[in-house]
Amino acid sequence: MREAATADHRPYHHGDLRRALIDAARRLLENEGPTALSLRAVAREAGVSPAAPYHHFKDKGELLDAVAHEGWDLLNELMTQARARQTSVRDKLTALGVAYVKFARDNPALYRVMYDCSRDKENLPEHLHADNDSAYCQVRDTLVEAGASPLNETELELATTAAWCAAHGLAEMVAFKQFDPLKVTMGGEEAFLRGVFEHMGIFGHAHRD
Amino acid sequence: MREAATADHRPYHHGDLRRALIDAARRLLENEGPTALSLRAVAREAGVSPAAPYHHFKDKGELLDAVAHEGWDLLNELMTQARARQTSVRDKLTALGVAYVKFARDNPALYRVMYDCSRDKENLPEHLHADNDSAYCQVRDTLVEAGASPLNETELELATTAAWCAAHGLAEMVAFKQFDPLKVTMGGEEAFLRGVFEHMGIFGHAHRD
DNA sequence: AGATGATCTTTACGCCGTCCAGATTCAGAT
DNA sequence: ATCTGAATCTGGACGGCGTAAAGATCATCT
Repeated sequence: MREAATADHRPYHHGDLRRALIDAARRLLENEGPTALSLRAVAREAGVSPAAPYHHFKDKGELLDAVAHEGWDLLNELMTQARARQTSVRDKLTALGVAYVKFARDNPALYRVMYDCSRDKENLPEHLHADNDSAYCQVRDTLVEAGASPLNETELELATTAAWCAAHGLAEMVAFKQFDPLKVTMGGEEAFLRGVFEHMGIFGHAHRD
Repeated sequence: MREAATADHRPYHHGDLRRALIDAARRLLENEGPTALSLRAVAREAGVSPAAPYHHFKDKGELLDAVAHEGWDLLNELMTQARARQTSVRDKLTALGVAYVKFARDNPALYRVMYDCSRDKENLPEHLHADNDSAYCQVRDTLVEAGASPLNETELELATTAAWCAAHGLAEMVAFKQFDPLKVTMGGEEAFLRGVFEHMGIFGHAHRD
């Protein structure tokens, strides 16, 4: 009678419905786009009544928060990998930026949710500044490593913020195809990304020598 | 019997309902926030039945498009003024960037609508690249004026795009208060903005000498 | 076995975007 | 001055949404 979870565990009626709801939401987000992401549709996708999610999330916003959190985790992971693949500090910075933008391009709807969730809050999610392997901290640490100028605390945060803003701006443009013609003109995405980053003088300053 | 329009014209039943709807939408956006911006609420605010807007806009999206268009016009105007107040090319660039970000800070909901409208289209609104006094063209023209390096066409668009992305990224952070603590630490917004822009090396490169 | 509390369903409410059938009002021809 | 046709607005309806409340179901503890 219980076909949902072939897992060995299935602790309650459904078997970790919370997990199933988050997955359903991400599936909908990928396949149908952000406008299709209604709480009812998520419940439907998970094979459960429209009110069931309320036993695991206070409201729709909390479900989206959970989805966003997984988005950040995924982004952190990708940036960690990208950074690890480089040796020079300069390449690490560029790789971080490119990884960030490519994540947004590959998961535009998820990327939007990640920011929309914190939109009406005071700041970005706490874990961004707290967790050590967070995207933000990775950029900051790599900037420290670069350590061109003697950076005090404020100056360091400022540089990180600048990098963050630059990447975010480019990410949105790429994710939502708002400058595609130029990308085509330059004969490819990689060239386009590096070109923009060079002009921003933060992630890729390959033209500085 | 007709109290809506004291104007001399009032061509039809209501007297330019289209205009009234756009104004109502902007009023709601300012006062109640973006979540309160429903088509029904706009009709209510304009004192008209929920179906009336459909005689002036194909659907909700088209109303938002109109609102967005006015947003771009306003932004263009502010940037024109900011640019005109400066003499040196370097100051013009910085002024453009600061004006852009301050617009987003002062009209966060409108700013969001401006981008959301083009979100599911192929590119940014046409007039951004076409109209001569558009924000985009102003940045590009000022970059030409600066003309440090001999820029070919592609390189120029690239630089403009980079500036645009940088400004957009910072604008979102400021509009949605996502880096407020740092702003406070630096003792004010102006210092914060200029600080970030300096690091981005596009709008304000005052540290280059 | 029976009680307890967590989990899920059913039902319901008000709001949403949108469509449709009429009522109203305007512009122009007669 | 009146008729006609088109543009504009109203009222009501439909399905979908987020969410709350009440009842049914089921795992666990005693």
